[in-house]
Amino acid sequence: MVRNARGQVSEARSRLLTTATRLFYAEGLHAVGIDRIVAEAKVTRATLYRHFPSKDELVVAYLQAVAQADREGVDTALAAGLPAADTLRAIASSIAEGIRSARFRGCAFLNAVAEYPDAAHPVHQAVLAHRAWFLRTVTDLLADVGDAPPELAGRHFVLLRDGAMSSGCLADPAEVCDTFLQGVEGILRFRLDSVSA
Amino acid sequence: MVRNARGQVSEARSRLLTTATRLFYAEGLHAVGIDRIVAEAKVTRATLYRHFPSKDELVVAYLQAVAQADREGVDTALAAGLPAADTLRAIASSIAEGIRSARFRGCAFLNAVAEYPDAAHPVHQAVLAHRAWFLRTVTDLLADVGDAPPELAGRHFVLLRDGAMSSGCLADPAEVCDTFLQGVEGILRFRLDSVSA
DNA sequence: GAAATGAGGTAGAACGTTCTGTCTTGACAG
DNA sequence: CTGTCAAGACAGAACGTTCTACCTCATTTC
Repeated sequence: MVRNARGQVSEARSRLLTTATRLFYAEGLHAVGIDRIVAEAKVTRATLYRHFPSKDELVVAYLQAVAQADREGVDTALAAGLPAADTLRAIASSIAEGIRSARFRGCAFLNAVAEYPDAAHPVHQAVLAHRAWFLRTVTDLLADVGDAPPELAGRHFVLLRDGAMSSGCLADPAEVCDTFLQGVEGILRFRLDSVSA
Repeated sequence: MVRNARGQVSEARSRLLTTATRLFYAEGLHAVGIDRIVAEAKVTRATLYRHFPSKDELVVAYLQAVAQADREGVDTALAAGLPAADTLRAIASSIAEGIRSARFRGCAFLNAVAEYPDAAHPVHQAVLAHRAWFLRTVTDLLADVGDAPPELAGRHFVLLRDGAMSSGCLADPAEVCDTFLQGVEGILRFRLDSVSA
């Protein structure tokens, strides 16, 4: 959270980012223009450009805000100190909950990449960074589930996650979640059943 | 393939659609403007609007062209007359091949939905139609693999497909393909191993 | 065979709107 | 005084769509 010289969070900036986050996620990055964000956040263009030098940087800030929320969610699950398998179940459950929520519109990161396919673009880079964190986190947890190497399982988990996130608003969310959670359970069971006693 | 009154394929229209397909897929729907398509297809705007009444319709035509290619690929696999499990493996293999190809840029349909999230929009509708076909096709094949009901397996297959297609250019394609194909193999094996002898 | 017709295309301009980013002036709070 | 914000205008570019005048070619009609 950016603070000004006096340690306060700028109210206007906060409102801008919240509004942009909502609109970008609901309607798309290119589909929402600066005018719209400014009007709905009730700030001026000067204020917007004071805080975000360009639209691209606002988009990156949006993705970083979503990433931060994701990381906090996972940190909460980790802090519960459950066994790794249960932590993974909690993470998966949280993903499923998001899919079933009323405002679900897919994965902000996958959606962003669809609109910014150039790998060198800062938006695309922000997505890659967040995904690297997620894969690593999941893989580390899976290392504590069974004793096989965790890399394939980690990728498998992420594959299921990506599939569920990308299709959750293109099919019945309940079915997508069910399929996803069963897939995760299959991964966990497979690893636990393969444990060398 | 649209033909004119004399049964000939309009060269300009064909060039337009091919160019639009390439650009839209590589760079995004909103990111590529009419000017760009016209310039690269070497036709005029009047020609473009003669054949496609609006940009939206050009986008829909692009998606339908991709859908047609997908369907032909699956029809080819079906026509080989292999057992259902092998047909599914062939379909999965073909998907993996696409992911590993140089021009891979994700799933045209998932990408399109990211840019057109309004479910009532014709673009979004074209995506839903194609996906319904794919789910049905895969589910029908899975009905011939083992004797359990095929719906969950069908959704699982599609989930893996979606995950692989959406992440294939965000990670190492070879690893994504490997994970995907192993996931598919897991589905098939699970169904065959569950067969009541 | 010549003329007419229809389909499809070109060149290029114009239209109205929207886009992103910049700037000036003034007000307010601490 | 400093920092932040508002109001509003501006610039220039880009966007998607429409239009005019003319051309070529193949087919049809007389």
